[in-house]
Amino acid sequence: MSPAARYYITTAIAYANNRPGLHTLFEVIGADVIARWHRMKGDETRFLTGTDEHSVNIAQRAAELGKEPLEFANENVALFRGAEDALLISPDRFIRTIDPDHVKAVQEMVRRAHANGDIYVGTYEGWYCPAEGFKAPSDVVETSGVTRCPNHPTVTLEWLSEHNWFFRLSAYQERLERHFEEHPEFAQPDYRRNEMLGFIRGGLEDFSISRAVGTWGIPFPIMPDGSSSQRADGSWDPDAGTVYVWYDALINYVTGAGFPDDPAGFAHWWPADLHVIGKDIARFHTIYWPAMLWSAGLEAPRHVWIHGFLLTQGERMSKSLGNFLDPIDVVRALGADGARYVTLREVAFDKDTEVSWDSFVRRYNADLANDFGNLLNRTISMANRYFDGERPAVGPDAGLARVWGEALASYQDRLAGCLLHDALCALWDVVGAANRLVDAEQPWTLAKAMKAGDEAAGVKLRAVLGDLVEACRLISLAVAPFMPTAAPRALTQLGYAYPYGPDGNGGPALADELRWGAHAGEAGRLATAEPLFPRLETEAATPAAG
RNA sequence: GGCUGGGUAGCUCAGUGGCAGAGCAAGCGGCUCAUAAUCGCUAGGUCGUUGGUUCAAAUCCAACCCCAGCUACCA
Repeated sequence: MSPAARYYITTAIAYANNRPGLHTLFEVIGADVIARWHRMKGDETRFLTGTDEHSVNIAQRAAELGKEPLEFANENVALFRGAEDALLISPDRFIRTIDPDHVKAVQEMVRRAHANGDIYVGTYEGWYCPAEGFKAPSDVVETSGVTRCPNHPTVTLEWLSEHNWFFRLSAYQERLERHFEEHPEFAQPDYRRNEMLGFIRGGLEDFSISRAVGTWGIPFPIMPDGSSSQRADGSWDPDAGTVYVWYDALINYVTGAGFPDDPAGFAHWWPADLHVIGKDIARFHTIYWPAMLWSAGLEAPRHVWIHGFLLTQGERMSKSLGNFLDPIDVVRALGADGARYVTLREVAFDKDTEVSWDSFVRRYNADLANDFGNLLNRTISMANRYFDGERPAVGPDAGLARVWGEALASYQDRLAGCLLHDALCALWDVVGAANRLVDAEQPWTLAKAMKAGDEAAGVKLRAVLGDLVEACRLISLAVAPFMPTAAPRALTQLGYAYPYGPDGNGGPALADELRWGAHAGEAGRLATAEPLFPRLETEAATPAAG
């Protein structure tokens, strides 16, 4: 836990074929929180997220719309970036698989695998949809003995075989098994790790990494005879084909660290500390990816965290089912801070969770408007009224301070363990304790006694409100990774300068700021109380139709 | 089919041998600083089913019924 630690965190790159739903951005919000937490702690932090833009599917969809693939991808990427901006996502780089340095990184990874003897030309067989491309067995449907593509039911599928490059995953079975055993923290949560380990033990087959058809992809850099596919004029021989799926998408993580043209940067940032991904791509990240890295002489990432999905009425949220929440709607209703908080408080970060618009509004009102927002508001209002805006200092009673200490320890542990929903739960114990303290001490009663000349009541009142102000300061700061604009607004109302930048960089070490009474000796003036989280009427908060 | 996780209050979920819990929603009361907020109290469950082990089972064992995941090339 050195204060100058570096922390490199990534999300999966999103397939840029449509506008994003909240279920897609869920992991980006979570990773953003973890990144901000590390920035505020003082770690040198790099947060990478972006989009996956190659594939015949994208080219096909673009063609249907009468567009070039790049034009289509640009439009969708703009939708992703717009939604991420609305959610205050703070990537240090937004990577696209069309970025020139990514193309170079992919080709270099292929060359290294080739130099290491890990790729070879083999035969790939499968169903081929003339309108779309190769289809996986799980992506075709068989009706009365005829196999069809669900996207193009009138098109006759062909059984094709083509010569493709294969990656020798089978050569890495023992090493992968050993890696899982020696590093149980590598793939988490445990039940996901066990699934992956079971898969490895069941035997690993090689997988194809190139496609002969399709031009919307990264040129494969090697000809079947092993020579370079780059021609004298710098262009690539189309006969070499394109890089297929995982040898394109996964490599964004090393591109984003500086591979291969920035060796110093890459040495600094790699291996990544954490890949945050969904359960659907766990195998590719925890099995394919380490083997690909080892083949290139690189280290595996330190941790892969596998999260679950958002469900509505038992079904996975998805764009094809049309049962997804639009992140823009959620931000419009709850605000960016509210959308982030509610999403990560309602949805467990380690498993599937049932969600609904009503549950989001209920959670917003209960936790933010009623509990936390009202605590801030009543605290600031009373302190202003009873002490003419002078900020009271913490008192000698350690009651709330002790609650704070326990909650903070729990909060930190759960954040470190990627249990973001439980982390917030720990913090809200302090909100509850502070609200109960108000009722127990009845500051308004003390204020009347003080006005009547009771000096002891005045001292007590100052201490109680000082403790409440301090609890508000600490909770606001600690929750800042989740609610990055509410935190500075709260601190301003409490009469403190907010020392961190918009992305969480630049301030003092958070551990120092989160000590109870860290600013006890400093005078300050409270600002006028203004509700941070206006209460929502359920009817008024319905998302726009469509 | 095999393996894994789950089935507990109206809802979302904790709880791995010792008197069934939390939050939200509901009802009642208190308070008045506050965003019709807050604080307290109450109600609400055959712990999927059936057997078994045990002084004692939500918890351990067996069988069965549901739901979800994994069981290789979709981003």
